[in-house]
Amino acid sequence: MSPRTAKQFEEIRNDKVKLIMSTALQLFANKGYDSTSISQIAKTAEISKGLMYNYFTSKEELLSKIMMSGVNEFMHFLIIKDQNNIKKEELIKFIDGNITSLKKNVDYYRLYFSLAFQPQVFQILNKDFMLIFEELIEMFVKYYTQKGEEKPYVKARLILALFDGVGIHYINDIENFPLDEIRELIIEML
Amino acid sequence: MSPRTAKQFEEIRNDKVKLIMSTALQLFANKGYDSTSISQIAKTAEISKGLMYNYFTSKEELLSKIMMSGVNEFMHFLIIKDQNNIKKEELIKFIDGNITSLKKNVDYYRLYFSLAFQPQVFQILNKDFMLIFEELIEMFVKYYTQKGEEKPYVKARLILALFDGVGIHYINDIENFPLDEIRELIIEML
Amino acid sequence: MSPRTAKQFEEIRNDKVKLIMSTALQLFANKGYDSTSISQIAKTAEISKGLMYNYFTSKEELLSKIMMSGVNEFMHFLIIKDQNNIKKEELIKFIDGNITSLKKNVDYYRLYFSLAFQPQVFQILNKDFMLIFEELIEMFVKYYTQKGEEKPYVKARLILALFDGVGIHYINDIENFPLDEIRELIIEML
Amino acid sequence: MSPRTAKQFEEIRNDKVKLIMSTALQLFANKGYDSTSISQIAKTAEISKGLMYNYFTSKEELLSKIMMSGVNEFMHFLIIKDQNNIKKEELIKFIDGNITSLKKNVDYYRLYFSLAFQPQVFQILNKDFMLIFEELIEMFVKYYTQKGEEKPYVKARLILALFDGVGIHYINDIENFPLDEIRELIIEML
DNA sequence: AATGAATGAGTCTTCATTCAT
DNA sequence: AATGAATGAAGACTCATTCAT
Repeated sequence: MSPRTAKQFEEIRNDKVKLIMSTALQLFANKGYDSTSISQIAKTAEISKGLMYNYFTSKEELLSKIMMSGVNEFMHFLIIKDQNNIKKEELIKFIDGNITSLKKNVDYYRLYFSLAFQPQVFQILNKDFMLIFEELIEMFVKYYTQKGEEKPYVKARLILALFDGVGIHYINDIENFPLDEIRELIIEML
Repeated sequence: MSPRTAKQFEEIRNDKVKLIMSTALQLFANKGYDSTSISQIAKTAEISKGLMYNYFTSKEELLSKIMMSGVNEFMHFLIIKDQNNIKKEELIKFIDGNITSLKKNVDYYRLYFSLAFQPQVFQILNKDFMLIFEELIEMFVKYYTQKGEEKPYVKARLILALFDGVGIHYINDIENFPLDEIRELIIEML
Repeated sequence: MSPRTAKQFEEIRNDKVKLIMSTALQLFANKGYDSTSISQIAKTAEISKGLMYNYFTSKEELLSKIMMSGVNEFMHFLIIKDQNNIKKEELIKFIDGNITSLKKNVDYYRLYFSLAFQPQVFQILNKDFMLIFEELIEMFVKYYTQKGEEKPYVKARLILALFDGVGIHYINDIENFPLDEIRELIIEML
Repeated sequence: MSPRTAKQFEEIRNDKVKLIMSTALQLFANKGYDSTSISQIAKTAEISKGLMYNYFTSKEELLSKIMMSGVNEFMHFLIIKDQNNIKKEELIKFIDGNITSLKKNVDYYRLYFSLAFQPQVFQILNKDFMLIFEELIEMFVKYYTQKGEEKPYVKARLILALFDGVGIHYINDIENFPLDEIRELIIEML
């Protein structure tokens, strides 16, 4: 048995990390962060408890890494060519990107929303999400200003509140929530 | 030296129940349900751990009683004289009532939103809140139908999602969130 | 309302004491001593917890008083006119008395047997029951000696063991256990 | 530095399970099931409280496993070649086996007898012991029938009651109880 | 004599984390 | 890299007992 190469080790590491994270995400999302034990994650992922601590220093770090791995997705779809001339199409792309992402990553969003209201836990992630949120507000304020809206800040906060509301209602009632038709209404509101 | 009267006992009990419930609400809302221990509640309320169990059979029941005590407030402001002719003013009253309630009972709403995404915990309350939610959808569908909207169900779900989104954003950023001005925009959307 | 006479008070005391003891006996016997709480006894007897402590200084004392109230019954039926000439009829009377008592006081015997094997608890009562037991052995040894049995001590221990065995089996299977027919066999063994 | 093999782990587990069970048996038997706390067991066995729960899901399961581990011993000594011709020697072997077992496993029997009268607790084990008991009755009925006894069922119930009575008296007075001589008397009764 | 609110020590149990191998 | 036995702090809950009225 020849010794594994550094690359092979790297791959194993990556595979295990991914396995642990996806397993944990699924459990955290559906049973709650507090109600999911490390034992359960290990059992579900078919690894030992100890191994988890090889890759993550704590349960909190595991959560944090999971959330961070998706945090950039939010902004990924926001491509503004000219900040001084934000196009409606650009926003539509952003919205559509997020809707697609929402549909594909239900567990992730479920976890996100569940954490957003557990102050004790959310502080772990707070800062990064805060920054994104502020960036988004700023952008929408600009957009509505450029469009000549009377109260661009109010409009911006409304639309962002709506995004979260829609996300939450979709997550909680995937089968019935008319996400695509609501997309139309949102776009009309831009 | 005569024993206390039944009335005196009841008064004591009522006071303690209120004390425990308000203390627990505040802690649950701000630290999370799971992260708040009975010990903490007792210490904060300056009573013994055991006493809580004189009034509530479990931590779950305490939570349930707290949530139920406010559940009716939601519908309290919804007074529709004629279901076949829902007036915009009636809906405005409903919205205003809820906004006032939101401002006054921040902790309650914070707890409510935090629970709505902890599947394990929310099942305790689910049914009652589900019913209210369905009633609200139905009412808004009727309203938009009467108004001649093209897609009343979609509109109804949009507006209810918006309500939650607004509630959440207000709760999480009370100082900056322009609640009153957003009220105006919502009313325009009716 | 004229003040109650000393006698009336005495009666109340007696009534309450009896009520508490009989309630506790029934619960102890059927749910176990450890598994029966003072609260339960008070609720079942429809008195307050505090009142119990007016009459009994502790749960242990309550148990002790209950057991002691019946301890003499055992010996009650043992009337030996002449210790130097113990008659078979006298023993039969003793056995019959105890069988009658067993049938009438199932709960008491059930409790007795349940305690006899909880060392921690039984020590409370041990001494009194020990004395009775030793007296019984002595008496049967005498009897069998007078009858000319070869090993009177062994025979005595056998018969007393049998008594307990029969009591236990009867208690645990009242409907099927052929107590009266077994009485015949026991008498034959004397 | 390689991880322990599965076999090594199993050995460790087996040792610990035995240690916990024997420690618990000794404490349950001598202090009573209810009066023995998990803490005490852990302290006596010199392990941590938590470890017990690695091997047993609850205190009840621990008890159950302890009792079940001995339940078969009872029947182990009962070897009947021909059910239609039960030999006295076969029964003597059974009795002697149980006497030996009784002498060797005093704690086990003490626990057994203590549980048999704690209704709340005994239900955990009831069924298995019930079956054995019924089997024994049946067998003795057959035996006495074959012997031409007039009332085989009564005789069977008497002898089984006697067994328990003897067990109990021996357990409670090991030093003085003339077990071996009583064995002779029992055999005469067959 | 009587009430039941109040206490707090103690119970079983869970679980993140450590560590020897 | 990998295992899972072991720990112990902390949690929810129970209950005998006390005490002001």
